[in-house]
Amino acid sequence: MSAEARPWVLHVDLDQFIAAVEVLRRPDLAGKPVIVGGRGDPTERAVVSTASYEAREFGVGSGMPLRIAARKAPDAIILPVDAPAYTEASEEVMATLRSMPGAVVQVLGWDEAFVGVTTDDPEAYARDIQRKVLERTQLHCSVGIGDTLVRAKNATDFGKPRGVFRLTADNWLEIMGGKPTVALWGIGSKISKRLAALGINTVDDLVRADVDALAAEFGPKMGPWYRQLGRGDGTNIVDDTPWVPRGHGRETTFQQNLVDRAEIENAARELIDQVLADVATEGRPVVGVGIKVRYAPFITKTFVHKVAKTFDRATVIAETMKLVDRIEHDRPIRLLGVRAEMAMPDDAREGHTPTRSGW
DNA sequence: TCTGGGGTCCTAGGACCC
DNA sequence: TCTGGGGTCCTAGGACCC
Repeated sequence: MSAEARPWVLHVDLDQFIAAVEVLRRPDLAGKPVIVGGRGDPTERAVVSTASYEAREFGVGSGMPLRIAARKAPDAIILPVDAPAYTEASEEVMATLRSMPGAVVQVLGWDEAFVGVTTDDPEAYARDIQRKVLERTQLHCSVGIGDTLVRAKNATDFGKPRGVFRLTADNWLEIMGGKPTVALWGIGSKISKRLAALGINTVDDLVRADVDALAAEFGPKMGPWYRQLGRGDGTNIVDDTPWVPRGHGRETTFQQNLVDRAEIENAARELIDQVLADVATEGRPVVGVGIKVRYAPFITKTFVHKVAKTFDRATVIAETMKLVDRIEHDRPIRLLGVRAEMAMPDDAREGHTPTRSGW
């Protein structure tokens, strides 16, 4: 039977992307447990960026402290993060996607993108994408097919690795209904716990939830938004408008917590100079600067302090030290960050640039 | 067992104005 | 003497994602 051509959303997600790029450079690592994270030193404070499937068998996963990962997989090869290499590989993948006939490509990160296309056979198109990407980059990917961005994104999980899976209004609840709300893209651990407190545990529960109750708990925008996520509804428009960064920041977790005031000031100075240099390349005016401090032992709470409208080095350093002094005396500092907000071009301010709420 | 670094967006509440 | 109600702008904080 032949279907009508209609618009589809495909979500393309590279399989174990970072580890796969490393294996391409070092074919001897193929089939071995490979972990990429930090500077590749498991004695340092760092987390796993990506683990190969072989390493995952040992229970190693993204976001896990490198130290723990090394203990779980003692024979794993641990490599440092090499961002430029992944950027290069990513650009090759995205160029491949853009070369597909009729494709509109919206990049979500190093290793994933939405592809919008009108076709009568989205599975065949997805297989074409997988073949082309493998041909040009030697990388494998999984593809989720959906009638909305949200459904396509969620579909990919069921296709991994190297597979294709379709989620539409027809099978969404059948497949997703029994899953916990945290499985949804946009609902994390905090929100899922607050939902559970309202008696909402599964996607089915969320779909049936009272929208006013959700609005009362999460606000007029996010409450209804969460229920919409539960249904998998939303836009099916893939937006290839080039991304305009809203800001740029740098942060460092210190290997040893800092207590000494002069050391803290030096660290702040370094971060500020880095951000200054980064932003200079960008060539857009800075309209605000923020500082972030995280205290030891591990205070999840971070203090973000908006300090200035312009990026004046002396002011930012002075404000950083004021912030450091303000909170609690002699508290060791684990993390320091500086972030600059940049002026948006006029057309972006007028809403021609993608936003998350545009889903 | 000890939790990175880079981002974006939303909300509550205070300040200020009329 | 007792002080409304609405609007806008800004900041701090929290949540999410890869």
